[in-house]
Amino acid sequence: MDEKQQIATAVAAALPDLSLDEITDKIERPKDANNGDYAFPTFFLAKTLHKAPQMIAADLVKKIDQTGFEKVVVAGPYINFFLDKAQVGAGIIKAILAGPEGYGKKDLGHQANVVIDYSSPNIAKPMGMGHLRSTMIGEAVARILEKENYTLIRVDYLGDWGTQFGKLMAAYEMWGSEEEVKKDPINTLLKYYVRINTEADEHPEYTELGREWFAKLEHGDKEAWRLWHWFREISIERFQKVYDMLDVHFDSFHGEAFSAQKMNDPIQLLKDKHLLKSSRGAQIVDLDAYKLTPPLIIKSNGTTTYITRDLATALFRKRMYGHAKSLYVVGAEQENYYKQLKAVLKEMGFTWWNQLEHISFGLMNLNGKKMSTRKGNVVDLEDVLNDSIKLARQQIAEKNPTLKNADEVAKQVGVGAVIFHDLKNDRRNAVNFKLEDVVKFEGETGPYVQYARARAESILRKGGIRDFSNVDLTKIGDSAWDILSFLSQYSNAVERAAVNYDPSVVAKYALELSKKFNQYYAHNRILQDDDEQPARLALVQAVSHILKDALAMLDIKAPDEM
RNA sequence: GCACCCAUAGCGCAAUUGGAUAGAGUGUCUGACUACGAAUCAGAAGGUUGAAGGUUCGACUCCUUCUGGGUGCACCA
Repeated sequence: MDEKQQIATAVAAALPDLSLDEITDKIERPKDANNGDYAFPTFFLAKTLHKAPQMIAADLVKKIDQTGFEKVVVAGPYINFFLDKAQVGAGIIKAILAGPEGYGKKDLGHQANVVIDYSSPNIAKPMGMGHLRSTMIGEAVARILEKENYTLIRVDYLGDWGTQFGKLMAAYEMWGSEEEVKKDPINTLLKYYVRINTEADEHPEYTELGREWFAKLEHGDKEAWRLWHWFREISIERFQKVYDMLDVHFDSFHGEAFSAQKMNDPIQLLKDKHLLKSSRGAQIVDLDAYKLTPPLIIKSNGTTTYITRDLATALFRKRMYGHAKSLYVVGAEQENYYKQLKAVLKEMGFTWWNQLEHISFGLMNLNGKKMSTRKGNVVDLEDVLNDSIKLARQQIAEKNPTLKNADEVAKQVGVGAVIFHDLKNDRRNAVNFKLEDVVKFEGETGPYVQYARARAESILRKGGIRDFSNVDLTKIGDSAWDILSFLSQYSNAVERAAVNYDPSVVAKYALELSKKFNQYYAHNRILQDDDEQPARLALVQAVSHILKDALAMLDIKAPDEM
């Protein structure tokens, strides 16, 4: 039985006026272990019982059946419960060893389909550090939801449509050459793009030219289409390289261009429902009722905007996947936009409008300024990953020169450090990019977690036992309780991460567990040849399982040696 | 101008969503490798939780106002 339920039942027997749920709701975990494993505060009873909380607690504790607990004590207005460490601890280890993958799972999803839209880079531009956020938050959320038994459909909604490509084409037509592009595709295209944006300040006609080229694309102009295909292809090739490094894989690369072919549906529907209004030559939807500014559906020159395509995308995804949720992992600067999108869908009469959720995250800044591809101040993601891998390789050469697959491990550690750094804090926080922080391997980092697990694996190799089914796990000893108690909270952490779409909860959990394990390791001789050794090794095995599982949810590898 | 978000140790962040003495990391200083991996551990110092009110038995957390910062506000996505 769940320990919290055990306590709730014990309290309920002494408080017949309250329901089990009401009591369960009040039970909390004290921050300080000296106050027990669980606590029941009595403040809320003071009014109805007309007694001081301290008195209530003192009376109540006498009525509570203490069998099954180490002790139940009064501490002022709280009743503190201390669990039977040997029994409960043994149960936790046993449960983990019986099924490491299943441990921590609450099955919130029941296999329901969830579409998750993340990464979504624009073609013809390199992936900068900024893209790491959407990519890794999206991938981690996907993995966390999979742990909770949702069925994920990963979509890379490529930015492969819009006036920006008109601009790029205009720039290519003016200054570009095929040979130059072939030599270094992305960077060359970026160069054209930056140039036309820079010069557009002095030559406003360039902007107009870009719009014209986009109009050509929308109307099926042959040259426009040829360029579009070409740019898109060389871009995806390059993205794939980064995705492989990060071990991120999509089910679909349907981008805006794909949706652009399906825009008639939402436009027709908007017309049928009389939701389109003319304004300054354009067609808009009035969202005054939602206190939102009106989104522009059709521009004055007849072309569409991103929201028109997003509406088509939303309709397509609902029809195609029958999703229970449709998640968009996009930066906080588009919060207002997603409110508009949902509001328009609601106006259109779709009851599932609320299945769309914007998983917003804070921007990544560079030296306090916003990263901008147009202005050319971006940090290339691939460069950062390679830097980090190189540093990890150096560390291995210093600390573990005989390591067999050193290059592979360096990759796992280097990339792991970058990913962990991106995920460890609340996703809503803005982050200022600092290379020395990103590639740090000490303290609250990915390598810290990986290292803790590598040490655990090292001990397990030396310990020689891998089958713990006949081990008396109750002989674990009280010094392990801090870890065990924390292991029992794994499912709560996973649930919180899933409900809030927040990978940092898992990252924090992995850090905390690593810390507790490192402390245990420093103060207990695990391989001491005594009766308790097998139980200690079982604990180490359990910790190793959970660390690996948590890292996997964050899309970080767990090398056995490093 | 309007809307949304943020403000916690020198720095970057936590605080189980309203509970007990606000915690780790990093940086600074100090100690620990001839017993399981020092990418580690242990210790010291570091706080009026931006300000002022309010709600509550109880506020970093909720409400109001103010200050400082960020983002968004129609033909970019």
